[in-house]
Amino acid sequence: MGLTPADVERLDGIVRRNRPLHRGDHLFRYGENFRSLHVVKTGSVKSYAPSPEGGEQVLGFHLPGEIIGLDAIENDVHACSAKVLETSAICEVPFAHFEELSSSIPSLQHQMYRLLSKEISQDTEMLLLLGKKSAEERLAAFLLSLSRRLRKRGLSSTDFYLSMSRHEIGNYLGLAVETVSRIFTRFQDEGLLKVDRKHVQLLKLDALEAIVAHTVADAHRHRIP
Amino acid sequence: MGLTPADVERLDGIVRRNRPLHRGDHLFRYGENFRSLHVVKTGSVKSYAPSPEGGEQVLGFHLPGEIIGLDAIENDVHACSAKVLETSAICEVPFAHFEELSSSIPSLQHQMYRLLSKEISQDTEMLLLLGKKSAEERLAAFLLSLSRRLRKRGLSSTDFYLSMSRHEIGNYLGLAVETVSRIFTRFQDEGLLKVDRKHVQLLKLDALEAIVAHTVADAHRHRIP
DNA sequence: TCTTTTGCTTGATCCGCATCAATCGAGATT
DNA sequence: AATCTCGATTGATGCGGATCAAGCAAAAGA
Repeated sequence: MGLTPADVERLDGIVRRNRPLHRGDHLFRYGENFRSLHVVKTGSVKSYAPSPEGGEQVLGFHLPGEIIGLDAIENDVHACSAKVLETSAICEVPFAHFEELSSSIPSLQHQMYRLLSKEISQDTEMLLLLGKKSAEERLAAFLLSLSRRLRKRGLSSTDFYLSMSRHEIGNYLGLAVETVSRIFTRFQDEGLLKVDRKHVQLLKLDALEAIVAHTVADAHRHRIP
Repeated sequence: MGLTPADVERLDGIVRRNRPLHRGDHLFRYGENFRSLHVVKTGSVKSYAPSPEGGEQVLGFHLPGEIIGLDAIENDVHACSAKVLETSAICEVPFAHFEELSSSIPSLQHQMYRLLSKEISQDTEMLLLLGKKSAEERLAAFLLSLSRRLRKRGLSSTDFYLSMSRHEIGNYLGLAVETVSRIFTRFQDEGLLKVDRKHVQLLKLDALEAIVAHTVADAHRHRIP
């Protein structure tokens, strides 16, 4: 990514490789001081914001290669909690060290700006999803998002296990558990995918893409008289 | 913000102050190359992503002091368009220059990281809004957001003009125009605010806050038997 | 001044999804 | 193997907000 081998080595020098975490372990909790960014090496992580009354809002799922904690830089305090969904290897990047390093390596700074910008773009896309899309469109988009992110990491993009529960998916997508379940079966009945418990096989990626692309404008489109 | 007067001067040196823009003028359009960040000095701007079929998704409204274009850093291409809603003064910060500068001024880099992080936090908050909140909660949150942002700039937080149409508000909040209109009248009937065309007066900020705070957990709360 | 246009409001109806309720099935516990 | 527990599924019902359809008032144009 435009870094010299020497730069990579310096970056590598500040990364802390902790022992693997297990299902339910927390990387950090809401309100704790922010010290490090976390990078998923293997496994998966869920981030969520506890609401005062005990409920929680799932903010995202993090797969290998993805970074957690970018929203905490602002106040040096975590605005959400993060817990691992399955046995996972997570690296830690002390942010103060990273900041020093990025000052002296312009291309590292550039990559960090891009990374933060990308996070913003993705959130924006998600806004679109939640603001205007139907339940079917949301679930299709969710599955395709997982698919793409797994593919980027060299994992199967059509055959994978969901490490999160239906409840968590529903919470994330702003849908009731029952709706998530119903749509899984509907998609299966239509031959778009196969699902058995947490195991999912996407059969017709293009059909799922078509469902997502079905914008509001489509729905409003009238036949010319 | 931790910058020395000399630093501020250097930053000031790269800022371009263009002549004022008028309602409907574009800062940039979807697909154009990204060169500069834009800062609203006075007036207001709407950013939106055109959907292929001609519809559009409003992504945000930008008030004085706010920065536009952070999502374009990633690919050097604008992922959305931005047009001014009323006569506005907009400054331009060439990003390449800014990046150089932030390399040599650590506290500027730090501020930039914080700024990007803040944008992420805000988007996250918005996700929560669109994912789980009712129409009333959305409009209340929208009005309070405007209120807070205006106050931060020393403008009236309870008496202001909406530079965007009901249609644009609805699009932004994922609501139909009719719903936006109905809720404005409902809020007025309940004495929470006064609204006349684009002129809004917030009368009971605390009551509006209470509406927003009404989380899912509240709605689900059961009496102990 | 009288139209035309555009944005907003109000009313009536409909539909998607939440909610409520029950059942089922896979692991875990004994 | 029997029971327990918890997540997932399926069905029935109801509500919030979208959609359809007028009406209205303020700018804009003639």
